[in-house]
Order: sequence, then structure tokens, then C-alpha cells
Amino acid sequence: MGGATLTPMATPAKRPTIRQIAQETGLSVTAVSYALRGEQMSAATIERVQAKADELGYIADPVARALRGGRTGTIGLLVGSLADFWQQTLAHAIQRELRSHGLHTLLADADGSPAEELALAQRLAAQRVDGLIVAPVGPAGGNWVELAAHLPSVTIGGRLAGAEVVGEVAFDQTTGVGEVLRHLHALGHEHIAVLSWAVDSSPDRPSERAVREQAAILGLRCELVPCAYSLDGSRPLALEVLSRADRPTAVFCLSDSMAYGVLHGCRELGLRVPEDISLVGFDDHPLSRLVDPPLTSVNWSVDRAARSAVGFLVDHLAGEVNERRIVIAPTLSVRASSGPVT
Amino acid sequence: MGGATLTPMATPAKRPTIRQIAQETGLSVTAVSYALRGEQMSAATIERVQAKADELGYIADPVARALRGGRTGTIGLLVGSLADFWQQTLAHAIQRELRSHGLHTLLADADGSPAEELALAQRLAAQRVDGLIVAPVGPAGGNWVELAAHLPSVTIGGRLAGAEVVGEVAFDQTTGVGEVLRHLHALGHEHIAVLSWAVDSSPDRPSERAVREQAAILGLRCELVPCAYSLDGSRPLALEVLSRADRPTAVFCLSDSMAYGVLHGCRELGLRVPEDISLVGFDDHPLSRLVDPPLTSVNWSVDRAARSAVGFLVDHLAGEVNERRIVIAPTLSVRASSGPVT
DNA sequence: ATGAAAGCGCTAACAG
DNA sequence: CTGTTAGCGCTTTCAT
Repeated sequence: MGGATLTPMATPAKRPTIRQIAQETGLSVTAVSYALRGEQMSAATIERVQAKADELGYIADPVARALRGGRTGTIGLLVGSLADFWQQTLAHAIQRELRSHGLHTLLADADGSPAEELALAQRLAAQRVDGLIVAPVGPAGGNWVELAAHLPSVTIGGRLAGAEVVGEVAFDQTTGVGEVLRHLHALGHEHIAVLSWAVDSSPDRPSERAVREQAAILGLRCELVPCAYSLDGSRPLALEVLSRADRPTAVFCLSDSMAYGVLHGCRELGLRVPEDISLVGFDDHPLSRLVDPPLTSVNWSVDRAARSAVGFLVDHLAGEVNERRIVIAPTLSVRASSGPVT
Repeated sequence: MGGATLTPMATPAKRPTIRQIAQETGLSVTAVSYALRGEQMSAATIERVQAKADELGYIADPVARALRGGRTGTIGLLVGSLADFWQQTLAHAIQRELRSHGLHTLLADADGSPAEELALAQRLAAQRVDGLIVAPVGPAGGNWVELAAHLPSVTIGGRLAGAEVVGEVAFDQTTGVGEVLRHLHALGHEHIAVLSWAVDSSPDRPSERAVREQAAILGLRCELVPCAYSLDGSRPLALEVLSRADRPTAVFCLSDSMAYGVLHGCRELGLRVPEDISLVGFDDHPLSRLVDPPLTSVNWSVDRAARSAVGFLVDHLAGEVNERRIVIAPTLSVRASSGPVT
């Protein structure tokens, strides 16, 4: 304990400016500005300026640069909900990837609200981020069109209602959902509760549509149940759904985070997984193989998604025009949480 | 989405400026500036200006404000390693808390390197964040002193080598470690491997010191083993440690993330937990109660930590001077992963 | 190869 | 109450 010195007020930083370097080298600000970026000036001058800059620990002020019209070196990352473990993982991967390109990450969490998401995107734009990577809450409207027209944007796992993006990372949810439902169907399940992320306004989402379509094809009875992310959100709901007389024989959660809550609920109810009820997740969080029982889930390569998204943005910022869309294929990982209906 | 704007791409956003409002209202820029902030001007003018601003969808440019010397409304959040699940949770909690105060989060991940951490802090400072919340990698040196003198900083779970911070959230690791070791001691364990986060330069860390002290008191044989965060980092290490002839009877991981990897390793080796080996984690990630077997761990209130850290910073920025240090007490959650030595 | 000057959008003296 | 005047630190014409 003890020890830490606490100060009442911090003094405004007196970071060295370009002008200081100019004075100390006897050059003009212009000269230094060029020299620092290795342009136009003679090699000798460049070196001299560089030396002085290092000596003073000079770092060009990103704010001044930004105001001037340049770039901030910061990318806005907007995720649907950080309460979701998988999205935490995604955010980490993207942050890391951005950093490897020398870019900063301004992180924002829409917390499940499409309206909030748009508002946050606008605030990020106001902060002058150079680009935006957004994992849309849902295909909700709003004028993303105008926003994306001015701010290079890349989407991950969702669309932005007609907006023109510079890159798009899609997950083949239709196939993913299909594999899960066929898997459960093969195990003899006919009545399945599908927990889907509840958002403020949840229009027709691809994954939900896929559920309906596949259910129809396979002749399954699938109930779509809106559910909050996070353990605390899905646990109570699970208790309700699983306590019903007409209990489904399987629960398919459109996110592992929700499945964890269901797992927790099953324990409280004394239901055995998979003997009494089968459970399947979605997105395959790294810990899903370690929970009890290991969770059957659908895996997408997070690294690939992150690398692609950042790549699209970086390429665009560099003026290159390459591939701008990628569809990531699912891999069903069958584990112990799903078994034959008994 | 009709509105076929024929504007060619790359139209730099033409956000309305304060000057535009000035012209359209016939006032001076200054007047508008004041009016927008509800200062000095007559109520009538303020309203008129406000109306115009709303009409144009005006948002004050944070970059210009920042350059002028004002605040950016952005706080830098620097965590030791986002590869650690618990730190992801912490980052989420802090981001959410900051947002509730209308502040943005600039997220950076030191990835286990103290040097990198300092460098990132400096970049964050250059980005003109209004303050810094940092979960230090370790008590490594470097001139945090100067940095913290200019940038209001709050630490979480660690110190910043003599730097003056405006707030400090400490975890009572000594007690936490003590409880774990006493717990294991009571179960009959005498030889314990302690996995501690391996950082580039890892000087004397409180948790490690606590381990040594408590081990001495209890007469335990504790081996400190440096280990990488993340599943993939600790799994191979676990395989090595657990394959030795002189195998410890318990493994105590100074982070749940590492414990998960050990758990994985145990499975591969066919070791039963806790019959063959007891396992204890640290930090108590929400999923620890769901893994197989449920992991004994030490819990700290993440929300309390996040709320305190942000509170310290916000209070300081508001000029208030309140409590500036908090020590969060541990709660040992004994679950099935730790059992009597057999 | 180098410098002078204009300004990005905003705020804060300092007058009127 | 409202307008004038100066910049914040940097980049970029346009001269020299």
C-alpha cells in the first residue's frame, strides 16, 4: 500500500514543435516540414533535421495534421456488442491488425442498438477517423449512405443498407445455419429453439431467414426466440424456455455467448447436455471447446476476417483497388454438446 | 436509396463549420462560438444560432477544438494484453463506462511488452487524449514520470514506477494469492507450479512476490513458471510441466486465460482435474464457472474497477479532487477444479 | 534547395 | 452583449 504520489493537476504538455526544430537548426518551418518527411531537401539537411528531431523526441502532432486536412492515423471500430465474447475476440484481432499497419483504433460499442450505432459512427466521423470498420448490429436503415460516401467503410458480417463500402467481409451464415440444422436433424431433433440476438429493431436478418428456410426444407419446427447477448441475458431466458411443458429437444444459439448462458441455465434446472437437451452455438469462441460439455459450434476464421477487413481499408487508403469482398466459409465443429434425441 | 448523387467518389466531407453558421445568421464567428456553448450571448441569439446549427446538422469539429487546446473527448485505454480474456472484459467495461460519460475510447494493446506500452502511451498522448487509463504490463521503468506529469493518468492493477497519477485502482493481490495458497495448502498440496505472465522484462511483480512470501510461510514448494497469455501460449507449457517426472500436484495460474490452456493440456495428457492435478486460476473470468471442471479462481469486481478508474479520471478532468485510490478486495471462488491431493 | 505566407475550425483575450 | 484579432502546429502553394 501507500507509495503512490498523487498530483492535483497535470500541467499542459510542452511537446516540441516543428518550429522549435526550425529555430534550433536555423532553418524555416517549411524546410523542416519537408525534411522530416524526406522530401525536396538536400540529404545533408534532412539528416541534420532528423537528428535534431530525435534529440528533442519530436513527434508530429496528429491533431494539427488532421486539421490541416491530412490523416489522423486512426480507424474507427464499431462493433454490435462488446458484451458478446466472440466480438471481443474480433475487436482484439482487428485492433492488432490495425496496429501492425501503424494505425490506431478508436473503439465503440453499439450495445445492440442500430440507432446508437449510426450515432456512434457519426461521432467517429467527427473525430476524423480515416476509415471505419463496422460489424453492423443489423441491416437497419438510417442514412449510412451519406456517411459511407464520405468515410471509407468496411463492413464485417453484415450490410449497411445500400451504402457504398470499400470492402466487405461476409460470413456465409446460410451455409453455417444449414449445417447446424442438418446436423441436428440427423440426430433426430425435430423441435428446436433458436436463440437469436435481440436488437432494438430487428428486421429480416440473414441468419434468421436462413433458419426459416432450412427449417422448412428439413421439416423442422424451429422457434425463433429473441435473446440478449451475454451470460446474464440468456440464462433467465433459457430457464423460461427449458421449463416449458413443450420443451424443445435442442437449442441452437446464434452466438456462443448465448449458449454459455443456456448451459448455465441447464445446470440450474438439472438438465443434462446432451442427454436431456442438445445445445449448439455459433461463431465458435476459443473457450467453447473447454466448457462442459464442449460446445458444438460453427467456426469462422477470426484472423482471416480481421486481416481482410483491415486489408480492404488500408488498400483503399493507399489508393489501390483490389478485391473488395470476401465470404468466409463456416466449419462446423461437432463436440459433445449435441447428441441424438433420446 | 434513390438520390443518385453524381458526385464522384472521394468527396471530402463538407461538414458545416462555425463560419457557415455565422454567415447565415449574420453574426460573427465568435458570437456563434459563444452562443453554441450557451455563454454570454442573449437568450434570443443563442436560440437562433442553435436553430441554425441544428438545421445544418452542425457538430463542432473535435480536431479543431483539440488543436486550439481544448479537449478531444477521448480517453486512451492501454491494456497489458488483449489476448487475456479477463482484460478483454475489463476493456469492455471501461469502454462502456467512458461512453456513459460521453467520452470516446482509444484502445491500445501493449501485447505484453513494457517498452511497447510506453511507446503506445506516448502515441496516445500525441493523439491528444484527455486522459489515460492504463493497466500496466509490469512495474517496469521508463519515463512514465514525465508522461503522467502532463497527461492525467489512472492505473489499474499496477504501478507506474514513481509516476504521479490522478487515480489508482489496486487489486489486493497479496491477499488473493494468500487465499489461494492457503486453500491449496489446506487440501494437502505441497508442490505447486505457479504460472505467471511472462513479460519482456519482468522485474519483481507484486503477485510473484506474494507467492514467494506465502510459500515460505506455509512451507510450500512453489515453482514460478513464466508463461504467455492466451490458450495457445499456456497449453504447450502445461504439457511440458505436467509431463515431468517430478510433477506438481497443483497448478496455480496467475490468470484464468492461462488456466484454460492448462486445462486443455491436461485433457491431452489424460490427466483428470482435480483427481490427478488441482488447478486454480486468477481474476475469475465469467466463463470460468462453465468450463469443465468449473475453475477455482479469485474474483475482483470488474465493474467496480472500471467505474472507479473512469470516475477518478472524470472527477479530475472536472477539477474535483476526491478519493483517488481504491483497493479492490479478492473473493476466492472455490469450484471443482481444486481438490485434495490424492 | 529553401523561405514567406496563408489557412484548416475553433476559442479566448481584449476591446467596443 | 457582440465583433476584432491572434493564434494552436502543421502542410502547401508560390516565390526566391
